[in-house]
Amino acid sequence: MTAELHDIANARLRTTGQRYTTRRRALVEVLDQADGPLTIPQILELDRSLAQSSAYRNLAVLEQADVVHRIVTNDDFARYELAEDLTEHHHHLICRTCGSVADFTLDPSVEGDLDRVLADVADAQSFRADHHRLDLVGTCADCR
Amino acid sequence: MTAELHDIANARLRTTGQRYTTRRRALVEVLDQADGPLTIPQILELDRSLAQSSAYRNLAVLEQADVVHRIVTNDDFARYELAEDLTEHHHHLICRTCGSVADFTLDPSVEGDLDRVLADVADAQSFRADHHRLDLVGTCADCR
DNA sequence: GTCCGAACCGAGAACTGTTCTCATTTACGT
DNA sequence: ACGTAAATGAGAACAGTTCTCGGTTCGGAC
Repeated sequence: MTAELHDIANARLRTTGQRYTTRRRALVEVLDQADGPLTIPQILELDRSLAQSSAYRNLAVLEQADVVHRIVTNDDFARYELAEDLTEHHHHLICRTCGSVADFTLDPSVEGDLDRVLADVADAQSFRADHHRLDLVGTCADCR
Repeated sequence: MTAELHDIANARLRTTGQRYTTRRRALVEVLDQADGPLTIPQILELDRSLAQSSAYRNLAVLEQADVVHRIVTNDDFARYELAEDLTEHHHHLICRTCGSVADFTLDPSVEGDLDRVLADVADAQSFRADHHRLDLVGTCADCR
């Protein structure tokens, strides 16, 4: 399961002429173990062997290879998570107080309905839709 | 209609002990005329009389008074739009190529369904939901 | 195995969107 | 009008992110 993840990451990097190095593997590992997107400070704390500048660079490389996905909230830091096709389609609970971001999923039938409606919207506006993004903004359990 | 908008903006600023000045009114005016959230450079270009530092400050003030809403995408600049209760509930088409953001609305019945499902999710996670945010990410008509 | 070139690495400098400072101006309340 | 508190704008400061560059590591060729 995790081995497969690394195989895919490796393959995707190779196609762009880049290597799946120890540092990059470490990043993927940290993100795989998290239950929500992480900021750079969080990542660096979870794996003290990572250098900040390299983490930024490698996450950019991994993003370009479609292994990780970068999201940006109103928080100070950007956040990184594994690409959706390496995990599963999900959405985010965003806490306005502490900035934390947690994952949640929706019933597949609801997702299906949503996709259909959004496809119509995109069509009507000559917009080529790639994916949708649904966030729930409020206050997390810890901050209530 | 627009007069009412200014009245509301005025009232909301007063309650926080602040004035609805010419500059702040100008910001609201620019945002009201736009058909999507605007970046600071866009705002400054639409009204050359505005100073950058004041625009940032005043938009922050207006945001605190719930007159404008700040959104942040993967683009370099944050974007500002009027608060939803001053316009209407809507979502965003985000172009990954040029970064532009346009508004779109969903059928009320779909919105209702969505709200209901999301309320359940929030409940299950002890999350106090404030509002939801739905973006469609892809390529706009101009960039296709 | 070892050589070579290309990719990678980390520390710190540089960059850039945003916020802060402060001297000046404006505007409200009396 | 007048005094005081808030607002303004130019530029400095700040902070997250990106870039630079000398040194290191990796992978293929022989």
